[in-house]
Amino acid sequence: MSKRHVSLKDMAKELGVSVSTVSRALKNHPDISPEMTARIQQLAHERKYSPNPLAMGLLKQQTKMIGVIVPDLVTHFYSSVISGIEEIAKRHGYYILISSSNESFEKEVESVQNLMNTRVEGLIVCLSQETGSFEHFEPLLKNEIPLVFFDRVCMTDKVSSVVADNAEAARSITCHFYKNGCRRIAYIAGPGHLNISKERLDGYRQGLRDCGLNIDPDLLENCNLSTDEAIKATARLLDSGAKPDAIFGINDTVAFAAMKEIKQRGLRIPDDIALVGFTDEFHATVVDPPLTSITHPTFEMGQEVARLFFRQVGNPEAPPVQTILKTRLVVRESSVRKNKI
Amino acid sequence: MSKRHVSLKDMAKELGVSVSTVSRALKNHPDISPEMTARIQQLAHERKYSPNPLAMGLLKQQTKMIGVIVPDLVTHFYSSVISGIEEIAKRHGYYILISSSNESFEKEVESVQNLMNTRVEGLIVCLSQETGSFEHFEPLLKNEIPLVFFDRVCMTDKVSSVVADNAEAARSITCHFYKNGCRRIAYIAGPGHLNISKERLDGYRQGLRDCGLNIDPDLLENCNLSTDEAIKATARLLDSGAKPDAIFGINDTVAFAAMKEIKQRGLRIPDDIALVGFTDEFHATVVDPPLTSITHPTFEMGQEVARLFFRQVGNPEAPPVQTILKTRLVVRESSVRKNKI
DNA sequence: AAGGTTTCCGCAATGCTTTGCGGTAATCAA
DNA sequence: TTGATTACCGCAAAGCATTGCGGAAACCTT
Repeated sequence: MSKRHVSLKDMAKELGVSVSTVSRALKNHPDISPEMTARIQQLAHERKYSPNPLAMGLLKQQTKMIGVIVPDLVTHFYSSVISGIEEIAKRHGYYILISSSNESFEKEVESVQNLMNTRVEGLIVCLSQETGSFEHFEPLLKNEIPLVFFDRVCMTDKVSSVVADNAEAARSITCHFYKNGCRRIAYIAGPGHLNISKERLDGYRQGLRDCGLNIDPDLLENCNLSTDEAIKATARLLDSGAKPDAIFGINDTVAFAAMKEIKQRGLRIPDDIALVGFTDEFHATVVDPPLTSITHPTFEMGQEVARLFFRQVGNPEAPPVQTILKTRLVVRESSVRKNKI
Repeated sequence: MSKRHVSLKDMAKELGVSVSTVSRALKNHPDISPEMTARIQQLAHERKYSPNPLAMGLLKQQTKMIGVIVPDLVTHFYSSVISGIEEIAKRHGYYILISSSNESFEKEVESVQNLMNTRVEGLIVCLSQETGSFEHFEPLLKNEIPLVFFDRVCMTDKVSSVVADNAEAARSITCHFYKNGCRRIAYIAGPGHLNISKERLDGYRQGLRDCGLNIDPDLLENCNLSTDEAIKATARLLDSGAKPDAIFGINDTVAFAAMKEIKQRGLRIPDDIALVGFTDEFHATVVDPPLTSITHPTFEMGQEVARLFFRQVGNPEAPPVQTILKTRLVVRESSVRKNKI
């Protein structure tokens, strides 16, 4: 195993000077003669010297690494957010260590621990679907280690976060349904302890009130966010006597699942059941019919959460803030009826 | 900024013993008395001691980090492969540092350099679309730094890699078209220097020969792999006098784009133009009509490339190998004609 | 009681970089 | 010629963990 990188020591020996001289020359320290500086820089360039980050990390007590925990990697939403984080991180000379919780609370806790042991400087987290308690973040708070959340958040009084305007978006969806003649608007929600689920539920209800519709518990279904569960939830909704004429899925995965089940039963979209999703996955445009959905500025969400992270790095005592990102309802065919009532 | 982690020194001071004693006690070294060992382990447990990876890295000259370079993060194919890599890496106690080239050669070169400077132990790479020269990998080869490629590969005589059975898959697609009555089978290829493009082209031609069709250059189009370019390529194909009755897109992105353009012109799929893609993105099932495509075992590809990586870590002199992963043609509506000729 | 064994534990170097402080040589002024 | 600057450069410590080797104390043996 040959030596992969030159060290200051290597170059010092080669030039017959001390390590400190080499170090100083590389930063143009005035104590070093111009000739010596030139020689050293020349050699460093030839040898492609680059300081060992391990040594620097040890010395400066900073690793220039951010831990990122997401429920999964393959969902477009998360990978897109990660892209945004990466972009800002790179700009700051930071790298990110990604860990996926696979929507499991246990794995999330484990990831927090592992990443901290790896000496990342802080964490950017999107909670797993199962996460209902938050003690695993306490050590970070106590030690003022930078921590920020996005999308699925918690402890917003203590931790900065970035979220979408979930309530307003959900409200606008409900009203959109109403304008298209729907009167029995159902909502397939996610796990109750998730802020996104609660906020969208609130918005859904507010929308019903705004439109003068009353809130019918029969039109509310729950599921975890898997396709299978979402199909079952849709089936329950269609089998019950609730007779929905519109379904709002908490996210596009749920909406796609609902679409499958609705088609399965020979019902037409949007004429029998209008359908709207949330998050605007790319394939919303290619399904049949194209899915009306809420567009999330995912990349920007990543950028923003990274910015909040670095704000925290710069000032660990900074009070927590919450950025709420505006979303947009993108109307496609799945929710637009030709014959409005 | 409070101290985030206990060091051996901290604990040594607290117990009034030397650092080496603490270190040894933690590994149950026989030189340390059982009582002392117990006390030290107890304290370490309370304080949640975990060795500083920076120090270990310096000492052992290994960082337990793998650099991963992909064309982008948001495509399902790549994030899925990354999931597979992550799984195996975690099992080995390694972390991965992800860098996306954004399909840019320049960024790829930069990523290689940056990651190496970060002292990752090696690289797992999928070439960018633009990458046609490979000098940026030479230093790795020279220093026997572990390097493996997946999907878009190069220098297969020197570097281990994992690829799909591109030629065979493309051949089977062509034959599938033929069996469904298509006789004017077009192929929209990608950049010519990419192995996947070449191999699939070879397979396509072989398929034509196998079916007794002749090779018509008018039925071959090129594009970079963007949606826009793919739409233009499709348009050229349809505008030219080539009169294709089937289109094979080099990947699903291209196939989706083609679908858009075909529908745009009021042509029917599959009856006017049959369509097949490659890679089986999730949304192949939700488009209209559902897209026949080649299923890539993406997660397995990630696992396998990681395995090859660790093989290289264990034995830097190991001769290069190439794993060819079997794919499967998943037939859906976009290619099945009711009235076969 | 003196020499020999065990049993336990600490020193110091290694891996790499930075930086305060001390030191040497050369140059200049008186 | 001597004392004083200046200009350059090296020592060593700190950040953390590991480990070969040397050392001290306690026990036993004769």
